[in-house]
Amino acid sequence: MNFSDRLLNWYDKNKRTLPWRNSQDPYKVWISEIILQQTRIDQGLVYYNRFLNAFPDVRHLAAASEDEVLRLWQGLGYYSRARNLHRAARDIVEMHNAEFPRCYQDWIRLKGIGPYTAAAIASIVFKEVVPALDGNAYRLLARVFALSYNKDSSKGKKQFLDVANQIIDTQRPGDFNQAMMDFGSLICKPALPLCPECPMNDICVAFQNDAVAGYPVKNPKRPVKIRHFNYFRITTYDQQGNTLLYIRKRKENDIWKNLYDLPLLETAREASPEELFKHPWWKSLIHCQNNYTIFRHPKQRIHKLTHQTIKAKIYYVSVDAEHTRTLNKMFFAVDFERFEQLAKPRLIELLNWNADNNE
DNA sequence: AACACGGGGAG
DNA sequence: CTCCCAGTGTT
Repeated sequence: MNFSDRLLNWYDKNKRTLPWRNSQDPYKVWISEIILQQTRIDQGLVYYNRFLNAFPDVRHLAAASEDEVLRLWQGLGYYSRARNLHRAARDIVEMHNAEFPRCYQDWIRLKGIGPYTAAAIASIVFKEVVPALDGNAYRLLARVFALSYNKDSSKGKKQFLDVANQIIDTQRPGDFNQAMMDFGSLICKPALPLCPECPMNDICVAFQNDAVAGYPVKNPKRPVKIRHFNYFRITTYDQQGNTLLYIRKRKENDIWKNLYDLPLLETAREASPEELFKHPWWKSLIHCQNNYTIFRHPKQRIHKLTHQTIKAKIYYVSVDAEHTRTLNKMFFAVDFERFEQLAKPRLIELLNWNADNNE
C-alpha cells in the first residue's frame, strides 16, 4: 500500500473533529486557516468560535471596523493576519460582490493568503488537487522521503512540492492535505514521534536509516533581540473628576501595528528614572516640572516573544489638567472603560495599567 | 534569501 | 531553557 492510501486509512479512523471540518463553507474554512497560521489548534479554537459568532459571514466582517477585528484578535499575536483578513473581506465584498474565489490562483491574490492557505481552501472546499504544505506536512514528507533540503530554500520548496504533487490523492485532495496535518501533529511529531506505532514506519526512509532526528533539516535560528520599553501610565482628571488615561495607536511598521498602548520611550539600554525624566522626549511632553507627580518605582515585566525579549517598565505619572496641552497633541485621553474596549498587546494587559497606583 | 511578525504550550 | 505551531509580507 502506498503513502497516500496509508495516510487516508489512518485519517478515516483518527481524524480530529473540528468545527470547520466538512462544513464546505469557504468563509469558515478561510477564517480557520488564517487563525491557525503559526498557531496551535488548542489556542486558536476559542478565537475561531468568538470570531464566527461576531462575524457570521464575509459581509459582517467587511462591515466591521479594523479596530473591532483587532480587538477580537487581541492576545493571538501576528496581528497582520487580522488586518489582512479584514482587508480581504472588504475586497471580496466590494470588488467581487461578496462571492468567494473558487480556485488556488484566485485565492492567492487576496491579502493574507499565501501558497499554503490558498491550497488548503481550494482543496478542502473546491476539491482542487493542490498540496497544502504546512509545518506538519513538511516534517512528515522530510522524514518519509528523507528530503534533505531546507523547506525555506528555493530548492527545498520545489522538492517538497514535487514530492507532494506525486503522492497527493486526486480524488480526495482536501482530505489528503488535512490528513498530512493531523498525522504530522499526532504521530510524526517534532519531538518524540510515535515511530513504533506509525503505519508508515516500514516505508519511512528516515526511520529505516535510524535518522528520524535528522529530519526535517532546519535553518539556523536568529538571535533574540532585547528591547527596553519604558511605558508611562499618565493620568489626569477631567472637569467631572473622572480619571483619564493617555494612550495612542501604534502606527509604526513594528510590533503591534494598529494596536493601542501607552506613551512609550524605547531605549537602547536599561534606563534609570533620572535618565528618562531628563530625556528630551519627556521634557517636550511636560514642560513644567512642578505639575506632575511621579511614582519612582516602576512596575517591571519581561515579555518573551519568539524573536525578541521586551524588558518593560511602567512609570505611574499624574498630571494636572491645566498642563496637558502638549500631551493632548501627541496622545489622546480616554477613560479606563474605553481603553478596556480597545485592542491592546498582551504586554499592556499584563502591565496592570488599570491599577490605581503602584505602591 | 533574509527578515519581521506574537503568544503560548510541551518537553 | 528550547522548539515550534494549519505562514505571509516586505525588503
